[in-house]
Amino acid sequence: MARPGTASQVGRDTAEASGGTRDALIWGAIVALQREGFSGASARVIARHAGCNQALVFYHFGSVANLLLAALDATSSRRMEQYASEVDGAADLGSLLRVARQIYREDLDAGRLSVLAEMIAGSSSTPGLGAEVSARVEPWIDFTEQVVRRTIEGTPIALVVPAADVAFGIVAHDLGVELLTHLEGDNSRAESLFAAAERTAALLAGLFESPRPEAAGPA
Amino acid sequence: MARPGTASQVGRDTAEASGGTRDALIWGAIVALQREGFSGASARVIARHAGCNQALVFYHFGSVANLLLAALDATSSRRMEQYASEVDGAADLGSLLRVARQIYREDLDAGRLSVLAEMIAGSSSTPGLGAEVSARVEPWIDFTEQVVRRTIEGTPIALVVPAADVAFGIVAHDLGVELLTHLEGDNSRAESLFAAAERTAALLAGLFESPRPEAAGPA
DNA sequence: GTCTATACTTGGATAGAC
DNA sequence: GTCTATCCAAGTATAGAC
Repeated sequence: MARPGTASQVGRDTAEASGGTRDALIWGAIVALQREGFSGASARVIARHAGCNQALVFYHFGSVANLLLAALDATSSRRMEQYASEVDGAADLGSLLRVARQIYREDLDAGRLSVLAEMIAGSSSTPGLGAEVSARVEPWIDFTEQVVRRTIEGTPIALVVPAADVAFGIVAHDLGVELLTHLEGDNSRAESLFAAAERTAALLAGLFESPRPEAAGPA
Repeated sequence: MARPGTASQVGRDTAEASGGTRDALIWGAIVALQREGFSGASARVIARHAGCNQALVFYHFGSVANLLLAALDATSSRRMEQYASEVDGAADLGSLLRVARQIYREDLDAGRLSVLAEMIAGSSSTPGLGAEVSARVEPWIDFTEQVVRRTIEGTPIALVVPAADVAFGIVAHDLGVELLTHLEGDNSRAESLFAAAERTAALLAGLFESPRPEAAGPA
């Protein structure tokens, strides 16, 4: 799990000697969201994870909500471009799903999914936070829509299935999977689900053959 | 939206004269979860919605968490049997999706999805609550699995797609849709999604023809 | 920039009058 | 069973020393 803005350094719970308190607080907010959930991510808890004082949350970010949004931004920024390049290598549905599974594993390990899910779920309670979180989720839905559109274009699927709906459904699905697996403490269901999706994709690839030369192969 | 255990009576925020304080508290908890979210559903807020005193939460339920679980139970109980009978009338994938859309609308109106989503999301913060909520979600996944299994059995789909994975995916999907629509305050995406699913089902029904006489028709 | 100390608010939970 | 009153813990946020 890479520390936002600095080099990766696991097992470190104190503020950097280099004075990167701001980064340490963002890091602490991410850990707090993962381990204690949204309503457990208080200024005191975050500061303890960051190894600094509670008052610095307000000095650097003005409010806890702002810090949490900064944490959400930190997990998202530069991530979408990374996705774009990884996804570019996947021409058909089968290889796209293999990339998706790999991305899912990486994001799960890095706790990015936890952060996003907790922020979405917690937005109900803090007034005004919902709109901010929504604005940060929207680009992901749009990005997914572009990937979907590029993947199904030229196939009969594109004639019946609107890419916008599929994209919204995929993001909703991943969000729900994260919440349910966290709830049950069992990652195997998500893995099983990906495996089933890849098998199904292989079947579909045989039926809706794309005009592209490459055919989808099973995992 | 039917009041649990009593006759429906909208716009009523005071406790029943009949002494149904316990029911009023459960009702208040449901409203609080919908309107203020998990972390906003405090004993004081719930009691205000129920029109009674805050101390009665602890007299009747021992703790706020217990009351919230009771509220979750109230929205679930007798609901699955109702589902079962409604779903029984749907033989193929197309009509099943129409039933699913109808059920989704009813549950959305009644706030059942909000309650479930908030409880799942909020379980991260309160220790021990996760297991209780998980135990209450499990039956829904099992129920969905049975419906899926019954729908796809005898078709080629059953050979590649495990019903357990599909069921988990459907529940996760619905959960995510609820959270995202609540976040964006826009119900149209879910409706659009259902419409797209029904069109796709019609397409699939033409390809994987079931041994049953009835064919799926578009909505 | 970072700390201590503190004011203020809200929430969970209990005791005891009625 | 229901209320008032209260204790205690935890949270946000600010003031001011260093």
